[in-house]
Amino acid sequence: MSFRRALAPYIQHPETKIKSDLVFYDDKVTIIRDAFPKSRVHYLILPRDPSITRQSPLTVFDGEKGARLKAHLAPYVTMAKRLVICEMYNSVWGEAIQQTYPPEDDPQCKRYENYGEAFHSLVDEEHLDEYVLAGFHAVPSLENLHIHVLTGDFTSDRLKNRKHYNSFNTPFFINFEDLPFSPARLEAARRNGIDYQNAKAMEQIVKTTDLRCIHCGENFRGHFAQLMPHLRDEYDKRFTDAT
Amino acid sequence: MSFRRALAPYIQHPETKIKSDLVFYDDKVTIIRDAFPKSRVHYLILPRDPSITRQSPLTVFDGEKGARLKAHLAPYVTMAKRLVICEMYNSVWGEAIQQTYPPEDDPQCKRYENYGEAFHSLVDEEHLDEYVLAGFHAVPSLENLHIHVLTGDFTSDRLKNRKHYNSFNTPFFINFEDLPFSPARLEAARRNGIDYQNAKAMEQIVKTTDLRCIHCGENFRGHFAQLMPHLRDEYDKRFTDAT
DNA sequence: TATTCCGATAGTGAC
DNA sequence: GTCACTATCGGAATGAG
Ligand SMILES: Nc1ncnc2c1ncn2[C@@H]1O[C@H](COP(=O)(O)O)[C@@H](O)[C@H]1O
Ligand SMILES: Nc1ncnc2c1ncn2[C@@H]1O[C@H](COP(=O)(O)O)[C@@H](O)[C@H]1O
Ligand SMILES: [Zn+2]
Ligand SMILES: [Zn+2]
Repeated sequence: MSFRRALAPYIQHPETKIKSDLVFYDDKVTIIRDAFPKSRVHYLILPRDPSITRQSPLTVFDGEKGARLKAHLAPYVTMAKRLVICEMYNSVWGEAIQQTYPPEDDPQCKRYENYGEAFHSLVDEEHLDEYVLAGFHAVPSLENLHIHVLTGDFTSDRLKNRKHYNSFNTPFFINFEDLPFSPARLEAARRNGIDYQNAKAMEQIVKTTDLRCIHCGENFRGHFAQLMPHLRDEYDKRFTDAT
Repeated sequence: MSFRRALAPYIQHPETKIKSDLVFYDDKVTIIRDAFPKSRVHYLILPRDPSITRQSPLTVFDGEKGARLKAHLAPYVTMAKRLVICEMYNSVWGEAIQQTYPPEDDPQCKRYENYGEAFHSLVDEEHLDEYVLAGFHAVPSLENLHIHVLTGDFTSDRLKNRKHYNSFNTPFFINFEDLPFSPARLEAARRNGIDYQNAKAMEQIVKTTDLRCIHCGENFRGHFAQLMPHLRDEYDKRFTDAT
């Protein structure tokens, strides 16, 4: 089987998969941990419907059918983001507070809003909601439609090259919320030199765009090996030193 | 002592240098074998006059004084080219004819024109005169003025990267005959995107110009490792297989 | 722009 | 300029009965 179908088993037979990889599944989606996480927490949401799993993220939300699909998926995106925030919360403040999230009796974060002041004040203070990304790669390599949901630290040792970083921090990354792209939106992007219809060109963006720290804007150009420790510093400054 | 002055001993004390490096010297010039030859035969002509050895090839032939200098050097360039042709001749056809050039009683090739029909017919047939280059690097790294005189095969194992090759096969290489550059010539070059006054820009040319076989025009882009065996094939096709 | 391996290319500092 | 070191870049294979 080609590497491009590596995610297929997760939508076909999620029940057979290892529990540690599997975050959640029902008849509509499977949510897994990315096997090569590019940040501290990195999930993939896989819609299971065979009729949409081979479609492009650029067109799958077009039309009325697409709008319904987006509406159906939105709650899963919300759930995944909440779970990612919880994992982040646990790893940063978990030890101090003797409590892990989500609570055992709410594995899908349905009562997320009621996790209490202690939880939400820290989440709000650190803007964790904006710290979590949810979206698609403009040109996916794995063919089963998947939404990346991940933290914005990019300090994972699986993040190994410029393409990895830029695939989440350039227009190559398309926020779930921004889809579908209207013709006007596509035309505006094209005027900006970004042609979403041109896969080769989108790949060039990821390969050639300067490495720029998303936190402070510092430009590391092609120096990936220098960006990595800097991103760890940024993370420590924000979540380790401060606490 | 800085590496930039590596050639200085050859003009200051040529008599102390190893005989195998030293091709010729008198009170005006020293001619040596390049210590890192970029072709099968590669000489350097070093004018010994201390008042010109630090000058730039781009300006040293300017004015009346420069014209006189060029006229004084021209015979040495001719000699060096003849000696290079002789070495080339020996290595290609020497074994067959039981004779090496220059003859022992003419080490400076003064009677070159009289080397006979056998010699000159082969030299002419193979256009060896055009095969030998004589000129300067636009931005030399070693500070004592030196003229490169070398064969056009570029098959040496000292030729190790793109800059080496391009430094002899782009406008970075300036033929002795073409100097001095008139203001009009400089302006024409500038219109062609080549600014000889801008050292950084000239270095970029050498670093970024596509690797193109000078014999057949094939473009190897950045693939130095593929150009090398091709140049050996070109050499064999012209000088080994044919004979 | 899947990962992994590997080799070629490119940038740096010292001399 | 060379040399040694490191990092970046670039292609090929990846499965299978
Ligand atoms: N076998 C696998 N299981 C889970 N995730 C994977 C696997 N192979 C690759 N991935 C991840 O899937 C994502 C696919 O990327 P893309 O197709 O560019 O959206 C990447 O983030 C990979 O790390
Ligand atoms: N110590 C040396 N003795 C003789 N030739 C040298 C020495 N060091 C470098 N070279 C050659 O001198 C030339 C200087 O190149 P450039 O300054 O670019 O014209 C190159 O071809 C080198 O191979
Ligand atoms: Zn930063
Ligand atoms: Zn060729």
